[in-house]
Amino acid sequence: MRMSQLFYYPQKEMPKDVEAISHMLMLKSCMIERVASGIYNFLPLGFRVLKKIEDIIRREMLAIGAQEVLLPALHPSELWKITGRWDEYGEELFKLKDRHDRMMCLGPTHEEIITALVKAKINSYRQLPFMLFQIQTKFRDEPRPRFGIIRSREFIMKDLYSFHADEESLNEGYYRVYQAYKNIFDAIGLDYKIVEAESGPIGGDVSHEFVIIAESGEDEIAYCSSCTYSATTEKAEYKPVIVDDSEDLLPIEKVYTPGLKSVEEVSNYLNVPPSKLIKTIMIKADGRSIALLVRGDSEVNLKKVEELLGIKNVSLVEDSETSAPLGFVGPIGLEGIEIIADPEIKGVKNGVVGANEKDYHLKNVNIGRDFEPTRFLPIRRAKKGDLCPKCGGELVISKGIEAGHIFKLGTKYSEPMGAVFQTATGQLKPIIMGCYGIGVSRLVAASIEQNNDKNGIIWPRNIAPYEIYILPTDWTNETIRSFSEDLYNRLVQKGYEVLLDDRDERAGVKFMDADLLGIPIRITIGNRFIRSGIVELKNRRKTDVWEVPAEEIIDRLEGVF
RNA sequence: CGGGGCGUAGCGCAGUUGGGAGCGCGCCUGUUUCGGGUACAGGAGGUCGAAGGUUCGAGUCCUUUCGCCCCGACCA
Repeated sequence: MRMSQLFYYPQKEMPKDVEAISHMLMLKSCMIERVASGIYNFLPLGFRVLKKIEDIIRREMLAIGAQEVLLPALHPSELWKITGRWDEYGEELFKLKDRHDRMMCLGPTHEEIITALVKAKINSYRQLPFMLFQIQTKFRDEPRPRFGIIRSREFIMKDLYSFHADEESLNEGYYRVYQAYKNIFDAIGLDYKIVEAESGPIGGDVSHEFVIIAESGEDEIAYCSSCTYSATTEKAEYKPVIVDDSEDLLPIEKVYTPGLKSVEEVSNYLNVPPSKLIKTIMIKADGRSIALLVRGDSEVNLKKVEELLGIKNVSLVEDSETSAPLGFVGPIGLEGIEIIADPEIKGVKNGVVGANEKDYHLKNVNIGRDFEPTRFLPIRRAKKGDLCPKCGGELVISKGIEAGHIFKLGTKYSEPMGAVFQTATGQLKPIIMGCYGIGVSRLVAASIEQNNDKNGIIWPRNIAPYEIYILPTDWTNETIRSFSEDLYNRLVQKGYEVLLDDRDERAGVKFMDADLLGIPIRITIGNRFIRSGIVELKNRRKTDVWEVPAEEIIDRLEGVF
């Protein structure tokens, strides 16, 4: 491709509200353009990257025996009503009417459509198992689109669905996809973690997220610095560490703390470290109230509470429903209420708690002497420096972008939709399903998040829009120009993807653009070539420059990638 | 959904007490420069988000509305 022909209009100035590096670089380098909130045009450079990522994904999907299909983006409401998700999915579902006033929606995911398809065609265990996938546009009316194409309302997703006669087959299929996903993320060259995750609105039992480590991520994950343990912070476990303050127990004291509710406020006012405060959080679950106690420097993890207590629909208690105003609730004098405490509070001596009275806290409170929790359970959110539950190593907390998510759905969709098959013994059973997604467009941005410097993008070769950037410093010079043209033709002939900067621009402009675009290899043809037939070879990722006799360039190329 | 902010040229922005629509980038023309976003000169380009109102007069004040962005939406 010749730069003079490329649809490429780099921008110097960026809106100040562009936050993610990837978003900024994609706009700057003319890869995408915003159409409306959370809606983007993919321009030639961005689209080439997208296609390369698609190709990698497609190759791996085909390799595990999945077959590619294309399902509609426009769905009739009926299917969504059968599974109940017409209402459950909520405002994120784009709903519309056709000319006959029939309700439709734009597909945010395709379980309903694919299950209906499978129901129509599959009757026997002999037809199982199999896998179908598609790469297609999804629509989700996100409450807050953000970070360019990282969280947009219309995006490209690869979704794969697997269909099985029994659990064993599902497990086998799940494992195969898991491996294929590893291949994909490796091929794209990403730093990622695989974590056990919540299954969310898609549902099902087991699920793993493929999370790309990046500052602009919206997920928080915890992983061990010495073993392979990793999980979302909601799921992450930790070894509680009981640090005994080993102080003499002091008599309890009521202190006036007007309007001071937060740990920070109380801790500053009383000049006591947050770790000496015991937070009391009131929750409701299945109609009963429960008090949760954690150290002031920790946060309660409600998902953990649900899991450990085996209850659902846990919610925080509203101000009006408690005996004491929120912010002043404490464990002492809570009659008839179950108290669940994190084991780490056992070590707190002479702690501070709410007094169950507006504007008062209690000092020098001691567990065992002044109150006794009903049970001790590790109910707080994992945090930096926690000990790994598997090996005792230190946990690291990182932000990340969810780029892949795989689920064992079981019969969540096949059962309500009646997608059944006949077993060898003649029984009818719902088909067991798995579903597996990758945010394809999101991966473009995620890769940039991990591969950039102050001058621009640094593409891994596998997904770079072009592999080689030929930079003639002076296009009006006949010697430089004819050599560049010739080199360009030879490289293209050999199958390389090449950008030839044939613009009549100053060298500086071309160097800036070459760096911004992040093409892996740059070949500079300038004064050195005119004087002594030397051209420069440079890898975008490295600072070294190889000076190579012009006739050797092609042979030397592969060594520089 | 709650809170805050912003809509003025393709992009980024300024516009004071109500009276002339401006600056930078980009774009066009010319000269100049030529290995890290050259310099200079000239030029094209805007129903000031929209509707209504106040006023002799509105980018500016009032009302309504649309769009966009940020923060929060579990930790007392």
